[in-house]
Amino acid sequence: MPAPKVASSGARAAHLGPERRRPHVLDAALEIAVEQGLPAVTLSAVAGRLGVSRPVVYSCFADRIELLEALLARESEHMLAAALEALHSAQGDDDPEATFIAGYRALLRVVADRPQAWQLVFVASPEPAIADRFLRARKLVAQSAAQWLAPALARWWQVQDLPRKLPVITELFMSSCEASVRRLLDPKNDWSIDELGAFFGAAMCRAFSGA
Amino acid sequence: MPAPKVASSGARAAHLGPERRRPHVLDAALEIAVEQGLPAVTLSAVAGRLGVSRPVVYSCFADRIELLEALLARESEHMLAAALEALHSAQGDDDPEATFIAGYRALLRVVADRPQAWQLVFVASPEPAIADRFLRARKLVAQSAAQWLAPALARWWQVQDLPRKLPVITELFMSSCEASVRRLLDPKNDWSIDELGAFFGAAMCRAFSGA
DNA sequence: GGAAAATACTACATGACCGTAGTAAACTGA
DNA sequence: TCAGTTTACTACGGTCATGTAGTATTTTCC
Repeated sequence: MPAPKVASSGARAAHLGPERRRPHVLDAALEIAVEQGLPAVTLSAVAGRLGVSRPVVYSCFADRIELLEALLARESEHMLAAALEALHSAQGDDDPEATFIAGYRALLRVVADRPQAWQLVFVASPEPAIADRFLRARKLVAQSAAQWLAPALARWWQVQDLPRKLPVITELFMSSCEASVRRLLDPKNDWSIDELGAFFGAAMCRAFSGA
Repeated sequence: MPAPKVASSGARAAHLGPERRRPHVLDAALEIAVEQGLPAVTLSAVAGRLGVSRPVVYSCFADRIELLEALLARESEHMLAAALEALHSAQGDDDPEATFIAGYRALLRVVADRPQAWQLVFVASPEPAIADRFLRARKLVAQSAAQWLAPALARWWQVQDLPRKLPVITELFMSSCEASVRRLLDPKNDWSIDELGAFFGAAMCRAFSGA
């Protein structure tokens, strides 16, 4: 797919039609969101970046809210699938620490592959109109994490009163994931993915081992 | 100070003058920011909530950016002072776990006292114009945390290569604090401050003990 | 009580974004 | 080649927030 380059000079944009244009619109919206924040994702800005007039964008999405929802849906689905696969790849081992380390490493590799999506979803939403969508996306990730954590906690450390503790533990786990992601994406970071994964995996394994 | 109630009905607002009005403006701005997000903090909205016309707000702050900067400055200063005092109160003990637990409990008490300020600063900023101010505020808190962590890590656990690890450890620590705060402010939370403090203190103490 | 100063209000001009016509260009198939 | 369809562009009106003048009111101080 030879990136239908923007007709930045006078000429008309290619005749793609809504169906084929939609993914490009979402790409442009994501770029803007990451570079300048969600409020900057206006239809004008998206159209401008695509080298297209606003009505073209309107033919793809009814309004700004629909565009943002579609963007969030696409990115969070991709994220969730990748993260689940990452967690999955870390299963089946009987050494808790090794499993945790493998999990964090897999997570960080996924993030490194598509950092923009993570920046989008891990940033709390400013837009009231879609704030609940963001929270829902985050909740979905947390649920998958909880489903992965629960058996581990019960099996390795015989954690008591799991139903009550699980939400708190999950919150802490999610936060540690965010910390590792923030660290990885920090321009000043000089740790490799493997180093970061080893550090966070070992630390959180210890943290959970006495819960 | 008998809360100069808004003249919500026809009458004119009290003659306070810019100096005395400013704090009320910031209060209103904070409420709006917490309830509806930062983008909703427009001068119109603030003026409306105060029962005052927009030029009055302009007499207090030159423009919207100045208002937001002042708000962030006020809240983050208050936060930092309270958090430092909380950390301070947890010092002097020789038992690491007890110290960590006391620290988290003190933090959570501070948060419970003034939850709005925390919601403001712990939410990543959408506004590019003041995004760096938010990051700076967060950095300041992180620096104080690091200064508190460094001696603890060296003294209790003889952590090696501290200069390189400290940023990563601080990130993880900050995230765990955020997790505890989120948990405390979650409407579905049914843990007391002491319970949450004990859980997070013990867990993170274990996490750091092998760093 | 009355003039001067401080303060707040109404009204206006500007600019950004939104969403929707109506028009021009490009592709399609006979 | 030439209609018919699909697609994109230009242009408009509406709404909301900004920032600034000019005017009216309240307070202060003599």
